[in-house]
Amino acid sequence: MAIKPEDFFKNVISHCKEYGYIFQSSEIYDGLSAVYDYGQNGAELKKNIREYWWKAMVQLNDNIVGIDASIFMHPTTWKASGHVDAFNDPLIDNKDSKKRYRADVLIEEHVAKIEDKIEKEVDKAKKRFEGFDEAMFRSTNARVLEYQIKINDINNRFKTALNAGDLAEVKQLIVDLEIVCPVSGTKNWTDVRQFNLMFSTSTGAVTDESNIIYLRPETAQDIFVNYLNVQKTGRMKLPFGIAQTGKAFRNEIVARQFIFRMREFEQMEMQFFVKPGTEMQYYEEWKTKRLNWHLSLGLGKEHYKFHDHLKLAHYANAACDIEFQFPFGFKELEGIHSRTDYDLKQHEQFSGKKLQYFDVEKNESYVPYVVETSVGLDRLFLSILSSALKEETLEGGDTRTVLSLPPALAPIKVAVFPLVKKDGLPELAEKIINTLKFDFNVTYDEKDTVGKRYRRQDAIGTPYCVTVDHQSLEDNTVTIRNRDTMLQERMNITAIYTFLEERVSIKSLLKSL
RNA sequence: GCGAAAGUAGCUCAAUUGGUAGAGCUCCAGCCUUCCAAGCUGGAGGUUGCGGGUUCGAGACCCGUCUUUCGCUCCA
Repeated sequence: MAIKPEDFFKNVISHCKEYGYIFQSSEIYDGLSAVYDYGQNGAELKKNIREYWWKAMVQLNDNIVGIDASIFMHPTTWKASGHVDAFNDPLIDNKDSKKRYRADVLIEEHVAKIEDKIEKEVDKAKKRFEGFDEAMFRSTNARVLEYQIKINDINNRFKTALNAGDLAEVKQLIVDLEIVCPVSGTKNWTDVRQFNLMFSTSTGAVTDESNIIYLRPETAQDIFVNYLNVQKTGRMKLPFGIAQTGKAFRNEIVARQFIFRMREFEQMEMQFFVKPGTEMQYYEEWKTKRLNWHLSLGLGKEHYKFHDHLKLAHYANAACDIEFQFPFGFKELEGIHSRTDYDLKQHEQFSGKKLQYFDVEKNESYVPYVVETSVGLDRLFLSILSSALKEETLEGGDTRTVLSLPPALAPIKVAVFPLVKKDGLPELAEKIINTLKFDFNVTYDEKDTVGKRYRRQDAIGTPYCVTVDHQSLEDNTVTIRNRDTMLQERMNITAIYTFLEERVSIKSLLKSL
C-alpha cells in the first residue's frame, strides 16, 4: 500500500497540527504566508534538537565556545557582507514565458538597440561620403539626433522613476517602449517589483534613511564581528570555533514547502577559525563529524548524501551540502563551507579595525581562514518528524499511527497510567510521576481504556509508557511499554529512573557519538 | 510571481439542478472495564477562510482577496 509522497507530506503537515507540533502563524487571521509557530510538543522537540546540537558542539569540543548575539546589527555589517548590494533589483515577469527579468536590464537592452541604429547610420554615411566628419554627422544628422533624443528621454525617465522609487513608472516605461519578452515575444508583463532579501525596520522614534536597521539574514556575521572579542577574552588559540543558534530572517520571493523555507527561521552555526593553508583538512574533518552527528539520530543512512558545490560563491574555496531525503526529495539540510578569510577581511576593511591573530609559533599576525557548518534547525526538525511518522499495520489488521522520534528528542519521555482510575492506582501513579518529573518530561492520563492511551502517546512520539496495576500495590512493580516494539516488561518502580536515563536522555545520545 | 488544485466542527469528509449545514472520529462530564484505539448515557463545538455581487433564497453560481499543496521560477 504505497502512499504518494505528496499525500504523505500532507499527512505530516496535518499530523503536526493535530498533535500540537506546528501551527500556522496567526491562523485565526487566515495565517501569514510562510510563517509557522511551534506548539506545545513542537517547542519541546525543537528545544531538544537544539540542545543536542549545542552540547555536541560546545560541550564535547574544548576548543569551541558558544555565543548568543543580537538580531539587530550595525547596518554597515551588511554592506561588508555583501547583502545590501546583492539583492536590490527591480524585477518584472513575463506572464506568457514565465521568465523573470531585471527591469533595468530590459530597458538598458532597449537603449542599446537604439544605439546600434545610430551606429548603422554612421557606418552608412561613412561609406557614402569622402572625408567624413563623424562628430559633425552625429551632432547634425536628423535621424541620429532623433535617436539620441529618444535615448536621453528614456534614460531620464528611468533615472527619475528609479530615484523616486516609482515602480509603476518603470513598468509604464517598459510598456511605452513596447519592449517584448525575448522568449515569448509578448508584452504581457506583470508589475515591476523591488525585491530585497532583508527585512528592515528603524531604530529611534523618527523614521528616516539614517536609522534603517536590518533583521539579520544569517547568523554568521554576528560571529565574525565578535571574533576578536571571543578570541581575546577566551584566550582562544587556533584552531577554535564559535557556535551560535538563533533566528534569521529572509524575505523569500517564494517561501514554500511548510517549514522547509520560512521567512523567519532558526540557524545553528559554527565558524571554525584555522591557520591559512590548513582549511581543507578541517573542511574534510567537519564534513565527517557533521554527517556522523546526523547519522546518530538513527533516521537511516540512506536518507543522507553530500552534494558538492561546483559553482562556488565568491567567498568560498570549497563548499558542500549535506542533503536529506525529505518527502519532496533530497534537499539541503546543512551547509559546510570553507569561507577563506573573505568575511574577516571585509569587516577589517569596513570597520578599519584589525581582525588578526598573532601566531606565536610563526611570530606573525594574519587573518584566520574560516570553515563554517550551518544547519537549519527547522529543516532538521522536519527531517526528524517526517521520517518518524509511520502508519503501521498490526497483526489482526489494525493500524496505528506512531511517531518514532529518537527517544532522547521526544517532547514527552514517559507517560504514567493507572490501569483503572480507582482502587488507589491513580495515587500510586502520581507518586511515580513525582519521582521522575525533575529529570524527565512526564505526562499522566487516566481517560479511556489503556490501549487507547497507548495509541495517543504513540501519535505524539512518547517512547515509554508506565502502567500501574493492582499487582503494583502489592509488590511495587509496574509494566513499562516500548513505543516501537509495543512490548512490555515488568520492573520495580525504583528501576524506572535508570532504565529511562539510559534510553531517553540527551546524555545517552551524546555518548553514542 | 505565473499556472493548476483545494479551503465546510479540533481531524477526515458529506450535503440532488441553488431550498432549514450533517456524520464518524476527537474533546468534555459520567457509567462500565484487570494491558493495546471500536461498550453505554449525556454534552460542547460551524456567520461553510474573508469581503462583495447575482437571487425570493448561496456551502454551491460570479468577482475580488487570504491561506495551503503541486508544477514552473527564485534561492549571493
